Amino acid sequence: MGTKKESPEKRRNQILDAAMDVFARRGFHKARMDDIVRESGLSKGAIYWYFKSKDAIIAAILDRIFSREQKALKEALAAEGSVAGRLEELVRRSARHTLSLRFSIPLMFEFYALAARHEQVRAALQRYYAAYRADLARLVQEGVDSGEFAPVDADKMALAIIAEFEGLILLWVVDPTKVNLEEDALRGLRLIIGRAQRERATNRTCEEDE
Amino acid sequence: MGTKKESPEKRRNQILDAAMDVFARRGFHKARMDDIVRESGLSKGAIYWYFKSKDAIIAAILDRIFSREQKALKEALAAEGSVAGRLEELVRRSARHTLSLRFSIPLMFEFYALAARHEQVRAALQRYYAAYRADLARLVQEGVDSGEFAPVDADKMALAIIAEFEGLILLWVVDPTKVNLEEDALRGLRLIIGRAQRERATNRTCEEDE
Amino acid sequence: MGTKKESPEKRRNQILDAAMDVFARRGFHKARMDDIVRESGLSKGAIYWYFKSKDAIIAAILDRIFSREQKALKEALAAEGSVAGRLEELVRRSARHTLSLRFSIPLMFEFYALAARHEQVRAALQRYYAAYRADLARLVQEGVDSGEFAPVDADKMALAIIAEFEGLILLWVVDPTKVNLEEDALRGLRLIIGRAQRERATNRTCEEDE
Amino acid sequence: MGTKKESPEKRRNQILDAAMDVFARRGFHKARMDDIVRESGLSKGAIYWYFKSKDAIIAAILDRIFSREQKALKEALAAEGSVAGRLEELVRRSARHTLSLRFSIPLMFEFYALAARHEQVRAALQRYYAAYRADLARLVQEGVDSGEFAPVDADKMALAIIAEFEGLILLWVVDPTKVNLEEDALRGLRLIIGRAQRERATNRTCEEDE
DNA sequence: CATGAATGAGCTTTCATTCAT
DNA sequence: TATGAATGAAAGCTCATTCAT
Repeated sequence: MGTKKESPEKRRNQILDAAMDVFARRGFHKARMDDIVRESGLSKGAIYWYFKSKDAIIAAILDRIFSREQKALKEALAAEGSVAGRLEELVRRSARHTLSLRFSIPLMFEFYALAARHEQVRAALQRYYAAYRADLARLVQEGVDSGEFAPVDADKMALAIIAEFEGLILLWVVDPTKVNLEEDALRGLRLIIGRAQRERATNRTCEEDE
Repeated sequence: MGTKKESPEKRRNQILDAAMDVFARRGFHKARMDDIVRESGLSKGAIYWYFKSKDAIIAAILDRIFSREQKALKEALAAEGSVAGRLEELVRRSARHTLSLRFSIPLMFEFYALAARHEQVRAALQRYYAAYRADLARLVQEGVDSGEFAPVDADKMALAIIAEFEGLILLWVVDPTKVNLEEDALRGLRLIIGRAQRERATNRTCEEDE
Repeated sequence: MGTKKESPEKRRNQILDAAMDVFARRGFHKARMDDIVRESGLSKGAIYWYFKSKDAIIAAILDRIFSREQKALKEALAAEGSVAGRLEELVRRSARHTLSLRFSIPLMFEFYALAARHEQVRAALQRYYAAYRADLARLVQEGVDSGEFAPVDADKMALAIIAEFEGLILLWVVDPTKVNLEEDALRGLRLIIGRAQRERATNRTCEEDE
Repeated sequence: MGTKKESPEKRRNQILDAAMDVFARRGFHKARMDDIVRESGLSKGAIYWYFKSKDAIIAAILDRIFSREQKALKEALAAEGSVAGRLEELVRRSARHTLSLRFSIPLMFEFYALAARHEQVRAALQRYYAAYRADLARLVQEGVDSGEFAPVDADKMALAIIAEFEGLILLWVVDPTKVNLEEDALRGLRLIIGRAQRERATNRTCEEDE
């Protein structure tokens, strides 16, 4: 009705776009397949042609969110400059990225809740955070090796950095007026890595401005 | 069916205990009232005598979790000793408390997800975190005033501490094998307040003013 | 709670008064026993002490309505004067009585609907209308015997008179703005008995005033 | 279950037929959707595909009854002959029509009872009777204009005729053994219009003006 | 007599999924 | 490929009735 003969990939994306919208608006459970049907402009049968169930759509969205997230992470880590600088850049980008996704963030919390009961979701989240933590640890280790950082446990430092950021997102979701995601995340990062930074970095560390 | 005429308070708790169990096991939406009926050992009618809807039960659980949490917080803050010591004690207690609640933590994430769409849940979470942050900020300020801490922005420091802890809980929920809640939370706290503590790093403190 | 130790009869009436109110407001089926409990100011148990079920209350109300109705009928028929005059008086009284019951009239229609499926209700209605018709037929026959009326079939005439009145009540329930119960009922009566009235009655028959 | 893909109109009728049966047998409130499901031979979902609620089905039945009734009325009024003859024909047809609907008549009383509390039902009934009365009044007026009737108030005469007929239906529903619908309705009609008819009683006509 | 907490069968409605076309 | 009518298992909630106190 309206749309005809599109590439399968386009159709899948059309459906996932609609689904993210609907899920963000109503939550996984309250969202009805009919909502997705309406929002997508396709038919019930078409949806079921491309995804075998509602759960399959949820899984596909999880994949989509994480692959986008990971791409952003890789880009930030691949940049030039000091380790501290690259961490700050990562935090800045992530904060902005999160802000731009504003409406699908609640979905993430649905996933965390789901993780407790849903093997596949849990596995996907575990893979994602393990990779994230490993990437960050590698970067911190680089700083230690180069002498930019004191000899800290890179993995533990990475964990602290990720936790701080994720925790801020949580608090921001609860009350966006009380958290300035980019600014507070940057400050959190500096608090965490501050003591590990060697003297020679003092001149570039203690400002709060962009 | 077994139980008759109990004190209203006992009955409410009987129901909420059952509900928390069921919700933790199946999630808010997949949990059926019949599950709660079965788990509580009461009848359908009895449940609805004490709570006018499933939502009302959810709200009551939110209250219950938070009032317990807040009680724990107040206790920890009221202790003796240095501010840093009290913060560490708070983190230790909270970590253990969280571990003991292991099975109801996923509920919290249901609440965060719910917050986006549910006015009352959002308001309750906002009140809780605002109080938590204010309490912590007061403690930090105490440290600043006593000279134990450098003159940092107590509110921002409180935010960073809470975010770190909540973030660790999130990562622990996703993969309990990768996070040692008590140990990692303690390390996170020390990283965050480390630079502000006077006895070690007085000469290089960065101000945290607006 | 409030009321204590009353005579059984008073209690029963207290309950029936409350029940008629509630039934008129919500209909038999939508009316809940709890509504009657609240309206009566008694307790659940008290209601069930005096009436063994909701149906028993309905039956009692049916009885009550009909015995009141029958009393009114007897009174009107026992009056003095010409038959036509007594019929007019009956119609006048009945119209006013109906108007005064305004809010319980819909109940009557619940009863008519119920009659089709409910043996006891049907029997009660049949008894009532049979008696009504017989009483009226006796009166008409009196008119025939006295020569006030031409020799009509008194029973058929009674049927026509009752039908006209009941039909007007129906139309008045549907739209009270379109029917003036007293006036239209009087006119209906006169139309029906008009042709049967003998010459000597012409001087008192054709006016429309009270 | 059995039937697949039928025209929407057929399906709606299939459902309404089943619903009328069930409602007549059990009354609006005692009738369960499952009864309609069973009676219709369709599935629960199919019923709700065509009607969004039980109330919607009730409303549709009201419409159906009235549109059939109105059609019958128009036909009778459109016939040839004297006004009295056409009125008699109308009564005869209506009586037979009512008899043929024997089992759905109780439904009508449910509607009258419902009218008191249900705005839409009330409005539908009001429209129906207003139209009925207007049509009948037009016919009577025709008789007055042609000189067949004395100059009576056509609207009042119409009201009396309708009331007589509806009242007889009521009494017939209560006790079918005591009312011969066709015969008694015809007699009722003649009683009411008798005095107004010119050929017999021209010399003693009473005016019916306001 | 009176109370009101407790019972549980039963109700309407929803919605993921299927499948004839 | 695509459609949307049709399916039917739940689900949340109601409420007449009971009965220990």
